Amino acid sequence: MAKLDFSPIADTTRRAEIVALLRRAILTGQLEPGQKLNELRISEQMRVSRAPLREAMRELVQEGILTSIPYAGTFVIDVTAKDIDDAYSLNKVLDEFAIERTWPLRDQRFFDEIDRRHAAVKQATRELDTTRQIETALQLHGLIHEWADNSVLLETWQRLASRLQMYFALHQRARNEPVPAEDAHETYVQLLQGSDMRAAQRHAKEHIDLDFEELLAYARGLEERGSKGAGADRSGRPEGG
Amino acid sequence: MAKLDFSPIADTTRRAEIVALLRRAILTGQLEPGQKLNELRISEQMRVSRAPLREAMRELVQEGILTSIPYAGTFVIDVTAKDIDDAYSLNKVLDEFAIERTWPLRDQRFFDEIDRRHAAVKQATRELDTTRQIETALQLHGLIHEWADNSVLLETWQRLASRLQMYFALHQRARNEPVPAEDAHETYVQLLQGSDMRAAQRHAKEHIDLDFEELLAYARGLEERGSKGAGADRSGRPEGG
DNA sequence: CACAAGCAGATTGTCGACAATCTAACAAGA
DNA sequence: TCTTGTTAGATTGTCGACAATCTGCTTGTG
Repeated sequence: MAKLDFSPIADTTRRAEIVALLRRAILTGQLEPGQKLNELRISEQMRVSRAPLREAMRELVQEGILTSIPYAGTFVIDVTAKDIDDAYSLNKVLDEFAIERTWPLRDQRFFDEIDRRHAAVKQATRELDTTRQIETALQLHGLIHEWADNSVLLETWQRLASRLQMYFALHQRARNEPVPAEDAHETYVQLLQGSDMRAAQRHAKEHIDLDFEELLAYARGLEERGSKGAGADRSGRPEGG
Repeated sequence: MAKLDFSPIADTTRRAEIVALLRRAILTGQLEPGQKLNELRISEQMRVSRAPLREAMRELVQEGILTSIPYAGTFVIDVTAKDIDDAYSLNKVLDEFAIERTWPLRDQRFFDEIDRRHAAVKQATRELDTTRQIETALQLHGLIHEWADNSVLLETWQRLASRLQMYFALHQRARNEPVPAEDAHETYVQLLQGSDMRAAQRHAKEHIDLDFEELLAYARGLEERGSKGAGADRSGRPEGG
């Protein structure tokens, strides 16, 4: 009998679709940091009741991209330079661990998959689809976490990747400039397919540091501008759109 | 003007209380792995409607200790030996990172706090309160993650700690035997207060490996037993008024 | 006996309405 | 002017009921 890998049935609940819609809106920057999510308005726009919408929002709160204050509202998380710094420094540690665990598990399927994802990044870059470029780049980087055969690591990475996607998207929206060169990940891919694990780990750190510097610059700009109202002070209430 | 640090007002929503109740029930093992959570029954027992209960369950799903299948139900996560292995290997990495970041930030308040938490563990041990012992031990270990000044790391640790607490609780319930010696964490505490960071990191790994071996043995037993009737324990509870 | 179709009960998903709470504007008094 | 009390409006939190879906049993047929 042929071995067929059926993909899971699509989630057929409104809640799941709402989660996907909201997440996309947040991660692409359509919903800005600090912005309040009005339940009534969103539920009317989506033509659903508030119940599944609220459940979806609870999920995204736990996912770390929304924050909720009882009787006040649910808001898109604020992005500070420190948040970005924290996320990146942890990401380095996770990358190093993921490479170490993935290394002995690499096989032909791994090499094929990394090429496939790399190609996806390059295509998105050629098409100047910045949103998709960020998405595919993160999927490329996520491969080592998927391959490491550690469910907790994968889960952790996915949470982190959400934030990184948001940070990059905000960065891109802020400075509406062309994206990095097409071969930005060339060395990374080659090292992952090579035989020097330490070199791959080292490059992962350095490679990340590059984009990181740009992001930090953006974040610092954010904080200077935001110094009038919102900020580290959690009591600050962001005004709705 | 005197500088008073008011603690945040307690969450006064039913949802928050339900989350706390359910989490406690799961982490102490009162709700067993694989068990199904019947919304109607629980909502009646808690005297709340299903809406806040469902929202609470959504949070716990994202927190990783419940799992949901649309139109089928929400279940306490299953615990496999691999899950425990995964959690622990990642925990080692996080510990090493946390110690590195915490190290230069240690001050008198840190030393006081570590003593305080250590004392709490010892007291729980003396009182033979195993549940509280697990809780306090995890809080002791959590200090380096709280002190590392990295919100993403802390968040990650807290998710991990939830699972660890659940694993330990299950382990304790399975073998109803006395808890480890009172001075189990003595060396750990001393090293964190000392001056050799590498030694502290090394010990964190080894110290963890100890409990880990016991947990793995427990988990392997679980899987052998679970092979015949894994999953929902349909214990028909006597419907008391 | 094996097996597919269909029905009944239970459970989850969703809806619309009501209650609790917060915010902002305004008036009264020192 | 500043503070305090009050009120109206808007928004979030919660409830009870209905719709959609799943599960297990029964029934009929070969």
